[in-house]
Amino acid sequence: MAERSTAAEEKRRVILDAAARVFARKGFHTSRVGDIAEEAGVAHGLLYHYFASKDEVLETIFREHWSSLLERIHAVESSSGSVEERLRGIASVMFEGWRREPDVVRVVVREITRSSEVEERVGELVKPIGAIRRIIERGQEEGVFRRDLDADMSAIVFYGAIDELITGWVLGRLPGDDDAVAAAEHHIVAVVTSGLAAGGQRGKALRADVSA
Amino acid sequence: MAERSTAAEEKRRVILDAAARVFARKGFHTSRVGDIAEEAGVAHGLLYHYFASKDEVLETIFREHWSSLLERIHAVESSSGSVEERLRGIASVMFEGWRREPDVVRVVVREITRSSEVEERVGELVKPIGAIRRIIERGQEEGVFRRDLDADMSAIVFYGAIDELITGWVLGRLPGDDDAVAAAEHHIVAVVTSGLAAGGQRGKALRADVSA
Amino acid sequence: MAERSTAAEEKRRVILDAAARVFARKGFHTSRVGDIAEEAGVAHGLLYHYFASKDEVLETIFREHWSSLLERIHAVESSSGSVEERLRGIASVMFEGWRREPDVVRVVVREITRSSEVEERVGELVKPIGAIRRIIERGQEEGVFRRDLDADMSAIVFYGAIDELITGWVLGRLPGDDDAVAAAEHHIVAVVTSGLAAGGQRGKALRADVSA
Amino acid sequence: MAERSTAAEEKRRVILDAAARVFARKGFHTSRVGDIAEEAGVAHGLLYHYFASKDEVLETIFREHWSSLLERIHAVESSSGSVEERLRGIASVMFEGWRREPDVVRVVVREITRSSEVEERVGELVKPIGAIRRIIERGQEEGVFRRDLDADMSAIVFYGAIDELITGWVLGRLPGDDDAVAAAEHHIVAVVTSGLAAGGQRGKALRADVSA
DNA sequence: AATGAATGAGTTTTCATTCAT
DNA sequence: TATGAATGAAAACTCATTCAT
Repeated sequence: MAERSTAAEEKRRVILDAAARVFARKGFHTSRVGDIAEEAGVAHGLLYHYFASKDEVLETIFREHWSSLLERIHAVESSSGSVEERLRGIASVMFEGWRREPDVVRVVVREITRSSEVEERVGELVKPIGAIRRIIERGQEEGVFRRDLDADMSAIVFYGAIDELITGWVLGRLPGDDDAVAAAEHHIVAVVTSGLAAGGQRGKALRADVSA
Repeated sequence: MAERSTAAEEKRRVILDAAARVFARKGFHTSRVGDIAEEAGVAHGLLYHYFASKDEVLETIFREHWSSLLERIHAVESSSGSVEERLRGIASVMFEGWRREPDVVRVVVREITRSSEVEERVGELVKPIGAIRRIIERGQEEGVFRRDLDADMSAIVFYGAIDELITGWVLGRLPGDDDAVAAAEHHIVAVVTSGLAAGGQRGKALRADVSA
Repeated sequence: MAERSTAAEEKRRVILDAAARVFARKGFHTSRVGDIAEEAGVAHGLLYHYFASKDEVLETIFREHWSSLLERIHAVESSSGSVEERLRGIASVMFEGWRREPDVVRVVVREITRSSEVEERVGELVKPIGAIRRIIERGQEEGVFRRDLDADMSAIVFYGAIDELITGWVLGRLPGDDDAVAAAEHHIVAVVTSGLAAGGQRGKALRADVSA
Repeated sequence: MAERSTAAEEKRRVILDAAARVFARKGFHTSRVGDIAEEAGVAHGLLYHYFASKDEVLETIFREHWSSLLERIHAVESSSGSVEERLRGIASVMFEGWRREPDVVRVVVREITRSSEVEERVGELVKPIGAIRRIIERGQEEGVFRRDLDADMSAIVFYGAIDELITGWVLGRLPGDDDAVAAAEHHIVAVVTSGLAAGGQRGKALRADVSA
């Protein structure tokens, strides 16, 4: 019976993965249930044994990815590193999702605002941004980050940068190999913390000098 | 006859504006042609007098907005201000689009990857990012911006931040009033140029110190 | 006022001729009212000043051609030539229609069974066949034609041969130039009266010999 | 599984037969997909399970009928009978189609020029006429048929006569019962081979006289 | 579990016809 | 007369979902 349920679980996974690939390729609305079934190598009727509807398939992909993402984000948030390390950790978590399950990320990125009810998802989106905001606020409290800038808006900037990089990879506009992802991780934190200004670069050095 | 053609132009506009509102409200795929017609107060058949298809309506909205946006972006790019002023100008142009035609921006932001063939649009997306990249490169040449960071990636970060702010307004997650928009404009340039680091804020001062 | 009405008549003709060309090219159902108007160089609304409907246009083309055709067929029927000459006359009348107004003939041939009510037209079709039948019956009475064959069926054979030849020209399967048409005229009468049998050819010669 | 596929085949047939009846009754353009479905006793969506479009249904009817017709025509062509017998065989094959599947023949006859691209069909029409032409040419070579008449044109006359008789039955202008069809078969060959001329009837006798 | 035939609501699109100008 | 914008009925086609096997 456990074996049974495992076999069923596997078939469910097969359909889910197939759906992620198809949605990633054609978008949710343009994908037909038959496309998913074909990609999964099953009859389209079978999909309704495992899911109530096409919508539920998207919801499931979204939920599974999103919850594990949030978990890892919260782990980073409550880790003991410096605020800078923690920001890098957030980017790392999100980029890692991309490297491991590019199709799923592609779908989540592209369909986030469309997956049935926008409002529900908006609440969800707030979560990673909230984590980023809290890290930044902590940084401000610690005196590491400037206090004249709104933490929420800064969090949006950081998250937006991550999102755009992933979108770049998703759309194939940007090379998304491991090296590029690692570079992006470094880059995004560097820009957001120290800024582009030539002085910002020196900022670190100066502090380093001081510590020396 | 000129009167006639003007009246026709106006009706075309009425339909286009109605479509923008409807698409903004329900998304492209969920909007029916009849919804657009109803919103415009015309029979649905009339839509086909002015446009070849529902798709063409979206394309038209997209094209009209995008081309005027690009024009203004290029004007900023070739203006005489400092690189920092020009970056602020880019953000200003994009935010202004939001304030003036929120529905259109909403549609463009949400449906960009759907507006027909992703590939074509990707090429389009490169354009504003390219303008930003060139401004940053100029900044690097002038010694105002650090040279150890890739200009292209930095441009993506900047553009992504803008995009996420607009998305925040679009989805109602963020207050989008005039003050908030003005603050965002200041904010985004501050973060990207000087960074969040407490030292970054004093970037200019530091340089002044050094030169002293 | 007469001038007015003449100008109106001309415009009506222009539309009718345009319609014949368009119907001939694309078939009745596949032709749009706009196609006819475009071909005629007028706005499509004008068509409704001269005709009640698209159907009426076809009816008019049909009626005009058909009535003049029937007139000429009846003239041939009541002429004083031999039965053979009269059969040739019938073929000549129909082929002449083709040479003079190929578009109209094409339409009549292709749409005859479809022009609104089939039943009405069937009655019409009987007319030329009836004329042919009467000529053949006369031939049988005169002893020129064999009596063991049903006159009505023979008339159908003769008419069908004419129809198929015109169809061949209409569909471009057969050269339809003046020489070909003249040859066809000779041919069809030869086959139907004397037959293909080698003896049939001699039949004429024999009779000729006898009369000599 | 074989049972399944057979059931599917049968349903396909049901739809095809229903379509033939509907097209025969109302014509292709005037028939709605819903009419076919209703006639077949299925939901209209099912039609698209078996055929790509309404057009494809017509194409299929046409192709199925036409290919079996051509097969039988070619069998007659290469049979060992006299040329006269073979001409009678051709007529017989075509008339038999009418007796067995009047609806299908009705559709093929009425919609032949519409079944998609005229050009393609013209090529098809040439085939039976070509077979007839070859039989006539053989007759000319054998000295059974006169050589002063063009074989191709004679074939058109013969085919046109057949076509018109079928059309007469299709349109209900002519009784189409078994006896009438048998009579027509005899009739058409008699006219085309021996002609209507009173002398033609004696063609054989005349030749006998001469040889005597 | 699995299949795929069957359903039918829903959508886009077409186009003959009307009508204000 | 003439135009072409405006209408809306009608039709083809799609596809998520159901269900008999």
